[in-house]
Amino acid sequence: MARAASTKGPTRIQREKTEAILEAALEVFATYGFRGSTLDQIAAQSGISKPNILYYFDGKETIHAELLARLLETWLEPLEHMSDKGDPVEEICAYVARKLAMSRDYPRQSRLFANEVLQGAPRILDELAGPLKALTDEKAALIQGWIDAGLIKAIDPYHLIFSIWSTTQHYADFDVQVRTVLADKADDRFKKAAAFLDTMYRATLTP
Amino acid sequence: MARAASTKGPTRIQREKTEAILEAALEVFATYGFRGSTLDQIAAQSGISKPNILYYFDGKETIHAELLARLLETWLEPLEHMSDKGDPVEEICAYVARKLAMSRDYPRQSRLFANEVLQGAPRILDELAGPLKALTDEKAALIQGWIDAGLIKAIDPYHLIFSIWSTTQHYADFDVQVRTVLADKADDRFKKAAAFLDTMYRATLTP
DNA sequence: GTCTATACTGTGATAGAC
DNA sequence: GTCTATCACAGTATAGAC
Repeated sequence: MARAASTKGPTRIQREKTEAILEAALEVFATYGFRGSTLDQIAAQSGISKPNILYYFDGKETIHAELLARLLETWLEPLEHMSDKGDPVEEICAYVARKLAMSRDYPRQSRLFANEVLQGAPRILDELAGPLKALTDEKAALIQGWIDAGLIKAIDPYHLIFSIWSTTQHYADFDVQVRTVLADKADDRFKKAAAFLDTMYRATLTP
Repeated sequence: MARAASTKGPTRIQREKTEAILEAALEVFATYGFRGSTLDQIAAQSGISKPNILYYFDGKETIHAELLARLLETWLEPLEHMSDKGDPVEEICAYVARKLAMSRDYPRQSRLFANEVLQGAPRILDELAGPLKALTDEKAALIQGWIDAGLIKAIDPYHLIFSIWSTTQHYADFDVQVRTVLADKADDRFKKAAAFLDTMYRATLTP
């Protein structure tokens, strides 16, 4: 099989085709979810024939799994960067800004994740219960420490994190709605959102 | 056709079957989205045979449309209730509480809506551009009036509304994730969420 | 009026021949 | 690598039983 690399590693063609397939699959899966997506769509989107896609990947499920695996690598990164080194309010606001930037720059990844969780997370539940929960617990404890030290106001750390996830991802997942409601004022929505969220979280956190 | 009611209106059986189909369809569509759902699933979920379902509804699309129409009736109601009669901060916090209660009591409706918007809102875009935008514009103007009168802090009314939508709906749409992360602490998540959101929006709005 | 049986048609995923 | 066959299943239509 093609993906079982020889000692020389994957060829240029293998890499290019694999990436093209994953790129197209991200587009399709992010829009229609796993069950609503078809290999035909991925074939049309990528310009690679359906049998040829199956030459590189074992099947629809495998492509989806590969996308989710890559997603989670980068998905947790912004939260991981929140550290106990700097000022608490600045650390949290910087996290908000990074997360919002991800919604702006990688909206398809956000929708892929949203589709998966919305549909019950059948193919990603282990990742939520493992790495995601562990990281959230760790950062919630960090926030609780700041509260105990009187550095930020006393709020529930978990629900603070949930609110950051929801408010920032909203601009990717519900982009159609946001743009429709804002209409002609939609162009600078990410700039306006950044300003609003910064204001809100500073007001919420500053003691 | 069955749904063209006679002068006596729909029979008891017609009403019961129609409701049973819609109830099952809500469950299925909310979980898998439109394209990911099948009539077979709705048939299995409702215990009504596929041909019998098609006796009551013209097709898959018609069932979905009926659900969306019913959804939008109740979906905008909490925001409509926000009025200029009471104290601004209380009005907005009451809206947040009502919206969160809807996520708790009608999570499937929230997911149905989320699936539709996430996938580009192809069957609901007119409703977003029409009634939803009109209502949002109206309430944003109301909030702006409060700001101009110095009754609440100066924030962007639209992005305030977006944040309320996202934070409250998060508890329905991402329920699996919320419960997984909270694990054994998940039972009182709506109570804790209500307290957190009330705190956050009071801090954000109170001048 | 209500419901079932059955069949038709298109499409999707996959396997194997070339 | 491509092309074609296969097999399952989805959505729909119709005939007719109750």
